[in-house]
Amino acid sequence: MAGERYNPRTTEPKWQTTWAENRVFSTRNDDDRPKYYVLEMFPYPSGRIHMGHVRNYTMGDVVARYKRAKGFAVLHPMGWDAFGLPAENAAIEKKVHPAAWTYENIDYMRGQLKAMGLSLDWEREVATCHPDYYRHQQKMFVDFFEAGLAYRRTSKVNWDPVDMTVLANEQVIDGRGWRSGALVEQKELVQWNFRITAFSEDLLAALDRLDRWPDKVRLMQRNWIGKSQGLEVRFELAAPGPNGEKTVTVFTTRPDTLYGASFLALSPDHPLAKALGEEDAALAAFQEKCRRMGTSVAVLETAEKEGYDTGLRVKHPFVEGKTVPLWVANFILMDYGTGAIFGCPAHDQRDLDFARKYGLEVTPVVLPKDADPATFEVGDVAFVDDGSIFNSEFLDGLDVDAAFETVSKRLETTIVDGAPQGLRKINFRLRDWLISRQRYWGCPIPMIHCDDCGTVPVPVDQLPVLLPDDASFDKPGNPLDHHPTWKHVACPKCGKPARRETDTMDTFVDSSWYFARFTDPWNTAAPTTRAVVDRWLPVDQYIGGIEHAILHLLYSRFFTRAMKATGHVGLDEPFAGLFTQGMVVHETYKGPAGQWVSPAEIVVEEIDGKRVARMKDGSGAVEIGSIEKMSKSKKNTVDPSEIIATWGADTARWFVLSDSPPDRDVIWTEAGVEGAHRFVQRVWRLVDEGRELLAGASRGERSAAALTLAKATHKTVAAVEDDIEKLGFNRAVARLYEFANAIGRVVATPDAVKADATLAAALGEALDALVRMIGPMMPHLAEECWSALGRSGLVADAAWPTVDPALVVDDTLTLPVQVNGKKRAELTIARDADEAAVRAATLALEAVVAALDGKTPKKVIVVPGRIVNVVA
RNA sequence: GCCCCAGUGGCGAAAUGGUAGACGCGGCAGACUCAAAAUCUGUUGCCUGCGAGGGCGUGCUGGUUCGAGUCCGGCCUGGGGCACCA
Repeated sequence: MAGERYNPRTTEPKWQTTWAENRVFSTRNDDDRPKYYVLEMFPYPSGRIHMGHVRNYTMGDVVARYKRAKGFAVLHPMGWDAFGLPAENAAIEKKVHPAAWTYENIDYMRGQLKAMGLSLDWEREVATCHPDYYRHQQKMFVDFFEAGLAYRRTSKVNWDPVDMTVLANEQVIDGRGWRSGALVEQKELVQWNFRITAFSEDLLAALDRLDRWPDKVRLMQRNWIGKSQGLEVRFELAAPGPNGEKTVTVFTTRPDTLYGASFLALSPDHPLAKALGEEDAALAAFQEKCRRMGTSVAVLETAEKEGYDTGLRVKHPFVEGKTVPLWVANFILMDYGTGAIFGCPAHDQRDLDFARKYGLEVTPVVLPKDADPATFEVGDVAFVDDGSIFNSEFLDGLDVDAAFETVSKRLETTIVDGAPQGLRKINFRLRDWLISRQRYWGCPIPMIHCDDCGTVPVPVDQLPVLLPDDASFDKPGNPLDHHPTWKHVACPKCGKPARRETDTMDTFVDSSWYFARFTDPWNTAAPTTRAVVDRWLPVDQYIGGIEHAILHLLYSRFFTRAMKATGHVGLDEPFAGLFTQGMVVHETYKGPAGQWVSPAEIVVEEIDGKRVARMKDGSGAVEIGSIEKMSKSKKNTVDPSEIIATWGADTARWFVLSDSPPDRDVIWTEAGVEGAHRFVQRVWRLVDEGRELLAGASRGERSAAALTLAKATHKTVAAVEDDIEKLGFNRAVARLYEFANAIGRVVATPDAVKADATLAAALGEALDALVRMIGPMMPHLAEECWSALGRSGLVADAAWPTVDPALVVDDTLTLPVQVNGKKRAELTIARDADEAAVRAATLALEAVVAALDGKTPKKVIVVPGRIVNVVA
């Protein structure tokens, strides 16, 4: 058998079958070893897995298999985030039913994942589009409704007036519907929301305790929740508004700059703005224009700042007789604060841009340190930092914080129109979670609207509310709404004819509790089984894309709290450890007709040193676009099945682990896959050749060569262990390359091994450790090697190698020696040498003497075990 | 526009404030071979020098420090998120 190449095509399916037949990765809920829950973000069943999945699931699998080897009861499940827009698009474009399309995709992708050799417990698989899953979600919706955590309110949507449908933000391109090309309008609908803001303070405070989350994610969430302390200020209108309004309330975090106020601005949706619009055709036209921008904040805030002067004026709270104009402006959001602001152009960039455009006054009131009040001016850059207040009468000389206090106190005690003019307020940027979607392929919201009884939950014994199979997708609008019979039901309270809610839930709801469902997916009576879910949760290591840093993770944190409030779990935080992998990015390509085309459809050539692309089918030139995250919509994806078919899963796994640091983006390129495969073959060869040399092995006083190899083994195990614990897979891979090189040097001298029984023993130990260490990364190869070494059982069940601490430290170490911060020499000295000895040895070095050139060193800095720096 | 992150050889990258470039890919040279593939060995940041060596170098710029890729300020470029893509 010796000398044969390792053949993944036959070996990988063999071990996958062995694992499955022996249910090696089936996790028992009554396993009483310490638990470890590893979870990767489950995929949307788009049709095929992509390299991002390969990267994500390989990382999770390394952790899962490593923790198994460390003796934990590991839970490592997989499922499908199966509701969503693409299925409905497929229904419209390809005339396939969303369910058929989705389940077909799931079957195909399950096969792809199985070919990767992941240590997943497939017995726990769930699909969120299956009634066995969503019935429990409906139950929880009802529980949330009854707990006051779900409610209806009016919100705006992107409305396509031609397709008569609500558009997602990504379906609005340059203000037009992606299919119809019609100008998108804002439309107000009464929709369901989850009261995430009930937990604003707690979601913020608890971030401090998530110490195994990346700082950047916690910071992003902190900013998203956006707690700010400010003041609501009621400005008096100089003359009453159309409905007798006497004041306008603004929220500000900078009351200290009130003397710099040069205008007030209302959101186009502000009640006063709406009232004014009814009497002023020009204002109404302006508001209409704002409504055509769609609902996306990114679009609103990047749009040219525009405003409309209502002609009304408001009184300055402190300056007797001074009034400022009241504008309506397109960049004021109705959802934040009170939907109205006062503009202080000198100290806010947006206000400044607006003021410059419309020629409004710019009065600086905060003076930068060291600036001269007589000459300080604000040009095109607002001054937003701390300073001392000036131009502000009773506030002059105060710093920003003190002025905030002084203004607040004064306005709190000033009575305007029967109420205090100022009110301190803690404001959150976080808004309630709008979950209503006017779509078919989602979890039906289990509510019934009755003319007499109002909005009534579907009784629990009537759940699930199933989606009708016979929906039609060729008509505009929501298929559930225009289905001939589905929505007509009897009111559960009074029995009279009533209507089902036809909205379905945001798919983020589906993914906000799947981690809990995995703990006992067999429970048909309830979403969770408390004893089980409370044992497994929180997820010890959650791994997924950074693109989910805010929404998915924040929604899941909310949902867990809401589940706790309704008795479904016993904890607040679902994910104790979080790792956000970088994305797999790829060039994008646009075909001759301007359409996105996939890398598989094109050929890239180098002509005169320039990369040029064209369509494979000869239909024309292809424009090479920017490198972007792989996405279905941009078609810049690569099919991993091809890689696996050619090189094997272990090669693909090894490649995605070794290529880049896991939290950084990786640009997919096929270069390097061959290198990974060479290492697969190299490991096999080392084991294959090495095992022939182990016959005479015996332990005892190690020869020098044996000691060198043994030290390499134990140092490598210690380092790889440390790297995997920190998810530094690329470093672990580098260590294993070095280790393989060390083993290779020994295997290359078979006569020396045969003549040295302790070296043979060290070689045996090294090969054993190598196989155990590659087990989590290249599990099929590891099993084959394990078997070739004559070991019984599976390496998947074997323990992680133990480290002998005595073999990890060396007796001597080599310190770099710097003179004035520049490296001039090296000093090799006993590990336990004290500082005086190191200093003496350093100053005796020839290179140091030469560099000092007779001068006496000012000081010698000795950092134990690290460096010596001689300062001359 | 706002929030967050990243930038190091030809390429992917490594480096608790302590020898910048470990490890891999690619390249070059050599060994083995009739030859090729595979494999193995050596070499490979830039400039300079016959050489020992010396100088420069982590996007740009300024600072803190005995010492900065790492910390701080200001920029540039690229990426992620912005609430209906998932």
